[in-house]
Amino acid sequence: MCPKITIEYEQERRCHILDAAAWCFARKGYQATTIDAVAMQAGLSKGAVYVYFSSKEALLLEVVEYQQTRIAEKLARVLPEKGAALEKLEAYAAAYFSMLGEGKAGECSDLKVAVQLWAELAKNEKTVAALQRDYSYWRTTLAGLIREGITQGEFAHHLDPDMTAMSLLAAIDGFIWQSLWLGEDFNWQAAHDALMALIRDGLVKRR
Amino acid sequence: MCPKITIEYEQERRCHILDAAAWCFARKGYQATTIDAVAMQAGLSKGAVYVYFSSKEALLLEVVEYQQTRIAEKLARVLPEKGAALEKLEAYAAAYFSMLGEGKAGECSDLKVAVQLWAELAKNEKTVAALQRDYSYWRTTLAGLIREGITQGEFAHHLDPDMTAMSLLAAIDGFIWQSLWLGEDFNWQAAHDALMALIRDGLVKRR
Amino acid sequence: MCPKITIEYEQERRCHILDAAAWCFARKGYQATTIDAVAMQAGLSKGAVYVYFSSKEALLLEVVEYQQTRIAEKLARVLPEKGAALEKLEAYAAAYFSMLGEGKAGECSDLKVAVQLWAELAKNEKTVAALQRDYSYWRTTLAGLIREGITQGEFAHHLDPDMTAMSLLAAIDGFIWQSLWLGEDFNWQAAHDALMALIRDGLVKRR
Amino acid sequence: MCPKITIEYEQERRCHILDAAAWCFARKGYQATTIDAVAMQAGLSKGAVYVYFSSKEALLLEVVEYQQTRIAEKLARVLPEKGAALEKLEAYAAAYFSMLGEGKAGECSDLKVAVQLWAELAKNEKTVAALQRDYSYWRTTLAGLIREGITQGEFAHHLDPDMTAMSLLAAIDGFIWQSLWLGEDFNWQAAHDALMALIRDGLVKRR
DNA sequence: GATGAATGAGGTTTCATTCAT
DNA sequence: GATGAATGAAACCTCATTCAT
Repeated sequence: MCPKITIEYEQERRCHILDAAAWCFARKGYQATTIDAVAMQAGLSKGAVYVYFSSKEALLLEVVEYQQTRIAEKLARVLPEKGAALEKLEAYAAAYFSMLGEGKAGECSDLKVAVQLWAELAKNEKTVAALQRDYSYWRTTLAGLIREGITQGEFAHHLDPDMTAMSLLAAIDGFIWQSLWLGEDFNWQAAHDALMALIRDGLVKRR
Repeated sequence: MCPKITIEYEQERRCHILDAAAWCFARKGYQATTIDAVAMQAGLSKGAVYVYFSSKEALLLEVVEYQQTRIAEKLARVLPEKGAALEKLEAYAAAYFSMLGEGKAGECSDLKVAVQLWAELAKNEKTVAALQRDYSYWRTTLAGLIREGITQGEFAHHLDPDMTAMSLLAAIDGFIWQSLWLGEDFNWQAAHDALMALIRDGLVKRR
Repeated sequence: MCPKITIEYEQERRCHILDAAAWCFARKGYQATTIDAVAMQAGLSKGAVYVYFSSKEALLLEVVEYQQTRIAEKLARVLPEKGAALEKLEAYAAAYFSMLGEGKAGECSDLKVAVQLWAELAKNEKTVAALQRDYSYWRTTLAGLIREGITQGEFAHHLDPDMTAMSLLAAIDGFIWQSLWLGEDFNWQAAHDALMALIRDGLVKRR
Repeated sequence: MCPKITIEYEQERRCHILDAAAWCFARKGYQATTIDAVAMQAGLSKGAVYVYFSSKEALLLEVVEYQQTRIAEKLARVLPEKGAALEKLEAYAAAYFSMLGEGKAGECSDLKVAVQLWAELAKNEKTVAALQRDYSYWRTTLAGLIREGITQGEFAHHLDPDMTAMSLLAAIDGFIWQSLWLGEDFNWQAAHDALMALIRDGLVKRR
């Protein structure tokens, strides 16, 4: 009586399409990606996409969420550590930059996918909310680390933990854009080193 | 016998349309902006836009150039100074952040317009080249300042001037995005302060 | 699971649209025919036309090919004969003129459709090539017949078979135009008779 | 009180524009020719064309009339002769074919201009009327010649003078098309010779 | 008369979405 | 569930025509 497809099967299908969509969005952007292209990339027909997603916009929303979840999971695996705040921060940064640099120069890693969609997301209430939530999560996490460092006398007490965390996130986002424009000329390792050097000790020479 | 319009009038018209286009692009993005919308914003008919610009893409290219020129002009007026490298850098940053924060919270300043177009520009060879040139200019300028500071013993000699300059530019670009998403919640003054504090002395407490 | 349409069905659809397009082109010409008009004539929506033909020009190309094929098929059925060259030529001509005259006076037979498109085709490299091939085929066929007649002592030996063939084809094309302009006043039977009389014996009275 | 431009000047202006229009129409066809192109070819502004012609269609109509007049004038100068009907006919044909072949292979002589417009003209009541009148004139003229030849016992009496005239006109029109398609490969002299040979004695060998 | 900026209707083409099979 | 033919709303762009100068 019930040839109902299992939930696992459905989930698998959805993820399959989401991967295809992410791949397309990253390469062409949201607007220039056609449902046909997503279907073809997924090896399905146009109609099949609509079985799992009600509209192109819904697909975008889920792609964003899916990417955020995957990135958070990847990082979560790396970070839980003990020790000095600076060491934790460095571990975080190392993980993050390693993720960013992992694809080949021209390739589109998960994070780059996300960036390609920002302009689109900024126009949509729902996606802006999702981005705000995501940003809020990372800001809180980083700010917590910084606050911990200040409390322990490791970091300068004049720092504003929240805005400092925002500054770090901003720098990373900016690097992602730079990597998109400069292509092969962008050196993630150098970017990582320069940012960490700056963060650790600042510009001004210590006496 | 000769109602041939003056070149000044034509330039004025072009700028008028460019302003309208920038306004639309900033709000809706390039793809979602229709020529009709630009024309309406400029108080003209669709056809009139095509008298001055040969295509939608040509309009985009000129908007980008126009914005870059205006921003560069604004900054050029502020910066030529003498004194310590840090002071110069601070002057630059102050000018830049002031420009960024000047529009009302929800408004679209020139820079925000530019950011809205990044995703589009990243897909177009010509615009990528324009962006690279622009980036190159700012990187060179900032890196020069940093190098000067190092030479004069003011900045730490272990810094890589170029990549450090890139980090600063990245942070600013990242802030612009944050301001788009967070809207009124984003505080440019706080961002400015936090970034400068971070840059000056870094995270690690000085003994 | 598989509503994939059969190839036969697709061919039928294509022909259906080609017929509609030929009908429109014949009446209005290529330029003045809108895709909407073709779609309406075919009882479809504008979009459906683009499912089968990639552009208006592609549609034109296929219409021409389709018409040429149909005409050639019609004639091929009539002509293979034995006997005197003049008889063969007369059979050809009879078949051709009968085709030309078959539609009602105001109607557009296949050939008239083709003529309507000539001015358009003359501007397009690909279609010019197609026309040249078509012309070449008929010239070769007719010239062969004439050469045969000369060899057998039936036709005058001072004739240039190729150019004489071209003259006959020219006369027929010219008649097609005349029929378009003169409408009901044009009498295909009379045209046929006059041309054959002229061809057979020329103007000059035989002694 | 009267800076009114002389009628001569106006006529000159009109002809100047008509020449420019004919040139454009011949090269691009009516539909693909823009008023701008005509104006540019005439060295005037778009608006100036509208001073002398009320619309693009009016321009077309006058171009056709202008061409017809010029062709008729050219021929009228050549033909008034005395002598045998065949000689007169040959004189006519020689003049006509010489006109047709005069431009360089790729060039557009007056007649070719006209042909380019036929498809357009066939759709317009007024122009169809003009064409019918023109055709009627030539048919009458030629038919008169043929009738004269018959009466004088020079031409075969079984010929239908009117339809025979139509056949000759048709052949010439057909040659014009052939020359458009075949370009440099078309040989007007050979066409002339072949047609005259055919007309004179027909295909069938005389004993 | 002459100019050319401005208009806006209309054409081709794309593509998200629907639905019969 | 899956398919892809069909739809039709828009989008970009062209160009005949008008009209203030």
